Amino acid sequence: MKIEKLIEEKNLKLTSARRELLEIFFHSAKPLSFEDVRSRIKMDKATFYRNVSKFEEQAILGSFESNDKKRYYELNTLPHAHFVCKICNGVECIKEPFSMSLDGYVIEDIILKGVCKQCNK
Amino acid sequence: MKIEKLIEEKNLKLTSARRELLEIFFHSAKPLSFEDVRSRIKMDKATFYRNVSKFEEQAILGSFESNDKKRYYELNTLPHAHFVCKICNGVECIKEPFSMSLDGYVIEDIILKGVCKQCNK
DNA sequence: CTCTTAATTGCAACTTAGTCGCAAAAATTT
DNA sequence: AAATTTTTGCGACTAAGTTGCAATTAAGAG
Repeated sequence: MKIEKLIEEKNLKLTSARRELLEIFFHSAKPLSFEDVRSRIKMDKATFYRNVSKFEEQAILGSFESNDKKRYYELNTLPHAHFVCKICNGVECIKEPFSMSLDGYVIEDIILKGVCKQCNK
Repeated sequence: MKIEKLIEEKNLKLTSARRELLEIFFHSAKPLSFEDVRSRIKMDKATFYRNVSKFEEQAILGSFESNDKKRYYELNTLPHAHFVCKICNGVECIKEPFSMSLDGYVIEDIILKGVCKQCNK
């Protein structure tokens, strides 16, 4: 299965915490915070944060800080922008690819802030 | 002077804390966190946060959360993007105007994350 | 399969940005 | 100048995230 292979490739040990975490990220369409994960499975926050940091070091996950003082994590797939709603604090992935460049800078992520579709009605 | 006029217009009371705060924001080229302001003047954090919130309500200031868990504030001028460096955590304003739109969404701010000019050398 | 070793987990204590209640101080109204 | 209202500053508090440490678990060697 892909989780086992991924962990193997990165020379990490496969623990149940890691399997559960990756399982969740593989099945989520949005970036998730600790709270989001916590609402799905029981996991100590130290375990969560230590594992997601390790996954980030290994480029399995990426993350960004949202508007609500929480950090959101997701699988490192193709580069794409994120939208953060200032009303509901919801976080979404924007599928349409972005192109933006700036001399001398490396742009790795784009976060758009404003009002999402739902809250705009 | 413009600070007095601005405060007047927004029906706020002009206190020395507010004058000092606005003075700093008027002379800064970058968004500032409480720590940044604190390094320039002595001010209680409750006073800082209560005033910047009030200024935000009155659309005098705008703010965003950076990568370092700190919130950065700046005068509400023309819409422009911000760049946040993941190496030095520096925050900069991008002068070039952006144009990006997304059906059904209101985009109010754009934050680019990556590596800044300095750290890229 | 069992032993050994090294990594991981879970808990509690801690850190840090930001918030809140309240009494003292400063502004504005009368 | 007195009365009323708002703001300030302090300390206590909150919530996300980090760290130290003892107990547990994974994985390789025999």
